[in-house]
Amino acid sequence: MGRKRIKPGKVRLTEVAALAGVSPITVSRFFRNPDTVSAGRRLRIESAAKDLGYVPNLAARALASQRTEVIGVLIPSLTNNVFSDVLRGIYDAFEGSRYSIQLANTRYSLLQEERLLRLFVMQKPAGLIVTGVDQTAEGRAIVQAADCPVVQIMETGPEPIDMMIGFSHVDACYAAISHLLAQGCRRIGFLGARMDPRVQRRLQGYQNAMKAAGVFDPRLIVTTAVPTSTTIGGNLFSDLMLKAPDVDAVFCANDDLALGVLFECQRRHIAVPEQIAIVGFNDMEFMASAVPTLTSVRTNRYEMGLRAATMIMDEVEGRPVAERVVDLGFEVMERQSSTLQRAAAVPADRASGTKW
Amino acid sequence: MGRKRIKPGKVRLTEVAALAGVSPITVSRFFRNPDTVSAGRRLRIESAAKDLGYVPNLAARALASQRTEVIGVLIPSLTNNVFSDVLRGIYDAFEGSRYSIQLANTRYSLLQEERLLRLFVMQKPAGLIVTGVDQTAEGRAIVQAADCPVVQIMETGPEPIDMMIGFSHVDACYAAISHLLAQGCRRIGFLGARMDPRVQRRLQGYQNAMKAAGVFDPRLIVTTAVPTSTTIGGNLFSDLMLKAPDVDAVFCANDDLALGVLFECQRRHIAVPEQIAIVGFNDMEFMASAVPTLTSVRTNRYEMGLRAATMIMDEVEGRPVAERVVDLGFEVMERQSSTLQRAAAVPADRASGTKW
DNA sequence: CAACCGCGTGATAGCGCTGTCAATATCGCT
DNA sequence: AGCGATATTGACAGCGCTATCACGCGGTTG
Repeated sequence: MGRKRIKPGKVRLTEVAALAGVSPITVSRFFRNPDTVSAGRRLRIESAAKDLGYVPNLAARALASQRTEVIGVLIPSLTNNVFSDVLRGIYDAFEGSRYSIQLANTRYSLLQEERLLRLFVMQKPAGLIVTGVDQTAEGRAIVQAADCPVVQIMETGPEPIDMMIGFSHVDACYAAISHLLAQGCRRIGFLGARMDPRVQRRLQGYQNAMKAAGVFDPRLIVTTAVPTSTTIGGNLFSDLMLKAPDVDAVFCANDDLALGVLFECQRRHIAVPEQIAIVGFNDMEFMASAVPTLTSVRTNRYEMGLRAATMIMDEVEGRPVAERVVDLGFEVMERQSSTLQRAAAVPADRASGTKW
Repeated sequence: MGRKRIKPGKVRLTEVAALAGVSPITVSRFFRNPDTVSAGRRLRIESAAKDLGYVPNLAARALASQRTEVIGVLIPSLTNNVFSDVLRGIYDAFEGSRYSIQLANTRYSLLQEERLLRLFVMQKPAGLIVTGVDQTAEGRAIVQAADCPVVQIMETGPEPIDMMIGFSHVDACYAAISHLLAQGCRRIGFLGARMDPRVQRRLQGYQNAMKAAGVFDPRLIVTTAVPTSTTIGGNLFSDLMLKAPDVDAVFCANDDLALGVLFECQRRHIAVPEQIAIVGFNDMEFMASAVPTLTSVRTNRYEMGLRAATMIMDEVEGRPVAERVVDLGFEVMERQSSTLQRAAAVPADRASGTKW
């Protein structure tokens, strides 16, 4: 026959109900929505629960109600601090709500992502936040099966799974390169690490801008599959100097690389921006305090996380979400590292700090 | 009476069992431990599950088995990239295992920590990883009630809740200051931000070392409750220069501050290390590539996360954990920013890169 | 004054899975 | 062949909670 009898010390809804002199279902209602219970019983239940040290069993709740209050979040890297800002936004938004977050790390692998999505779906999450737009067909199918609100973050693109919030990496990089061109730079190098889909799209933006200006040269592109770091930034710059000693500017696909380039320039006694201009991407906090201050493309990562989370909650709780695809834009933060005295050969139609 | 009849499309263990021609419990066994099922049935079940698109229901599993495979992780900040290394270790260790991680953010608030612990306990986690040793009595009680392995990380201290892995922040800072003293520095400033418990202990180590050398001066200490950042590093250094213009070295409670100090020195044309030596804490990646390279105290954060996770798994799976309290030590990475030509007045008994 | 509504409450019947123990099949060995 | 030991399988009874429907009650409506 069945299992061992009930442990004596265990406190269930039933025990609380008995002590409070109400039915278990009323206690259940009290915990989910206190307002639906009359004031008198509310007090009795409250004190009974406290006396017994009652702790709701989430598994039982999830099984009976066929849903959970877990939000699954999938990001490709924990090391890349770009994501920590997004996460902060997400965590801040869910702060104090009844939802809890389950964070998983795809390591930039689509297969890993599939595996994790499958795992999430088993938990019947209330919502899902995934990074990027490059899910496999299988991955999309799994998400669809979850039958819950989904937000894709970090970039915008066609065919959202459900909702989407981000910006165009192609346009953002195009704008950064345009700024350098406007400063009179012509031999603009591109440094990229990891080369994940979003960095690829930045490279695309670079190519578009360089070709449009008629100054594209593949030798100016130096990339590596290795994850980004300050050291790698210095190394890539050294490689670039070998391939194209005449560079007058460097666009770095992210800020760590830019900092590495700055250090390498200091090491080589190359004047920034006089001899070489530097532009980064993401506008990390340190960019504005470096010497010289470093130009970067600001992306609204915190807001992205915050709004993604809000979109999920609105959708779950039945509030209509007006904008299901949000482009947060970006801003080229022009600083000393790319501000040149020399006459701009390209019209400087993109003024300082232009919002796109 | 009860609820609506079963949805027709739903795939449960029972459906898979029927199609495979076995009993539900056998299917259950197959999913938890395929080896306990004979090869013939294994194949039949596998194909049946695939045909039906069966997805196990984790809530039901958790309810029936009275446990989950969720590991709760509590960290105080998502922005402070000290934790991203620890997290990477944790995620790497659980990678491919059956456990999944639930990460929560206490924001350096003990009350918040309590709330989150309470939330975790409702899920009956398989294990818990918490940051620091300063839980409230209430918090400790909640954790104890969870009745699962617990590892405290980031520092060592007396009275572990269960297991513990970290290092002594007092000793680590003491060693860093000793290094500066050995270089002949006497007016050593202390810069600290956020001032969480671990930074407080670093300050303690600083005071111990300075007093032991007879050179303690409270005017050399500049701190703020604001979270750490490069900009704050510059600001704190400026404050320090006002309070004590004769400083010959700065110890920064973390590396962001140190970078900010370096930039501020560049701005003020103060030679590092000739006029002022700089030492940071944590040994972030960029410290070794700065110009000059920056001395820091390396802490083994990745290993800490990895081993904390391993300890949890060992404990859960019944493998005895030999070392329940692990001191990972630290290493003073002596670099250009604190290496002085001038004669050392204090015996340099702590050679370069000494492991403690 | 009957019909109707909405609120607060309760009884019932599962949600989908697994722990426990029993039953059966298989095997090695004397 | 006979025996116990071992592997494999199954029956049963919940795990603790909530969806659903039913009911009683006071007040509103035509």
